[in-house]
Amino acid sequence: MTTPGRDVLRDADHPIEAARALLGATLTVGAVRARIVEVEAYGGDLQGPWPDPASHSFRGRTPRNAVMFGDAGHLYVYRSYGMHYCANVSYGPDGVAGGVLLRAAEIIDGHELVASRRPGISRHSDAARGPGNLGSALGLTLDDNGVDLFGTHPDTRLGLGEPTPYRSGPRVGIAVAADRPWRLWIPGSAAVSAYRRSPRAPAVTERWDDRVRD
DNA sequence: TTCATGATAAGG
DNA sequence: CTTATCATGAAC
Repeated sequence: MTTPGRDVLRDADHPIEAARALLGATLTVGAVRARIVEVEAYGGDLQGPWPDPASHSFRGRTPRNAVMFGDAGHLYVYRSYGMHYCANVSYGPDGVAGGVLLRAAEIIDGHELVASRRPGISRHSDAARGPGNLGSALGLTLDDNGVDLFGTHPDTRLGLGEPTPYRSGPRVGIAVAADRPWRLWIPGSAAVSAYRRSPRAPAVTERWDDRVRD
């Protein structure tokens, strides 16, 4: 099936383009709706157009990463460090691996439910700040892996909006390809997580330009 | 800086 | 089967 929103992700010429489309988009999961304010683009394997050693799909298709190889606009949910659920949106055509990690969001609707899932949060902006927290706030589990965000699923949907100005910088927590500035965020949002370089990553080798873009 | 905690994938 | 490796978060 082809929907306007899905086409933007499917036809992306570069991971950054897919990431841009997701920035500022709204993700609805059940009673909770959130505005995505921070994402990270991940590429695919050596066969594809965007080889990315930091991507789960870099070593080829496996049961876990299969959704990344599928059509655009599907949720790829994985368990991180045995205790968090992190969510990606697949991009690129069917057969080509690509995914954008959703790193942070502002809660728009469903504050009460989010509060029950994230006890002890004092600031609203902390509820979905960081990819593990985002998964927790939205109540994501492995059951959500593969869900079509533009399909008939009544509860889990993605709403793409107009492109917003953004800033970019290196990705968080990865040991390889650590300096690709494929992390994008909306400047000024309190929900954007802090940058933390992996201790396993080599010393900085590149300089990136972090001016605001549009 | 440390560790909690378990799925995953690669290797024997 | 065994084991190294995490796209993390929170506490210390």
